[in-house]
Amino acid sequence: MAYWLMKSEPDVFGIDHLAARPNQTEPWDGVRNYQARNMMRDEMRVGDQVMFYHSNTEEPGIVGIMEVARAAYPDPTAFDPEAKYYDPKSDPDDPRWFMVDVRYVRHLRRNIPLTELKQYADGPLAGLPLVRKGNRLSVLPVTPEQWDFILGLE
DNA sequence: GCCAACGTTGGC
DNA sequence: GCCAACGTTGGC
Repeated sequence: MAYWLMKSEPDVFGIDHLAARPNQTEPWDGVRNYQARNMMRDEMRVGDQVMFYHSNTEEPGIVGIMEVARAAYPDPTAFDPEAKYYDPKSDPDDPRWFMVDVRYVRHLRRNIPLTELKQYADGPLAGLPLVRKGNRLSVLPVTPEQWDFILGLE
């Protein structure tokens, strides 16, 4: 089993939205970055654990845990001209964009803000893309050691 | 709202 | 294949 972190803007879709969904499960659609797609499509497995990160908000940080509920399948919003993430170059016969389904596991007992995580950028969290300046990747791998360390901050 | 960092596009 | 222009992300 592998560990991941995925970002979302809580004003658009936050962890409380996920927890309120039927089966507490939701397709993680709209990823339009090749590196993020490749990880979802090629590496994510059902049961993988994922940290839910709130970006573009008052206090960005990790707020909870979810898990992969369904492995990668084509993202239908890419085919829908009405959808925000429509991509006319994604051919239904050869889809360009993929998504996984995620299921809510739990909130953290407290949110762990990015500012706090950055304190360990040269130590236990060295190599975690999240704490590197200018990182924009919305799906990123977390090592077991990083995972345990972060949850130890909870 | 600003802007640095980064990814993508498209002309050449 | 290069790289300038552009659009987006996301912290602050």
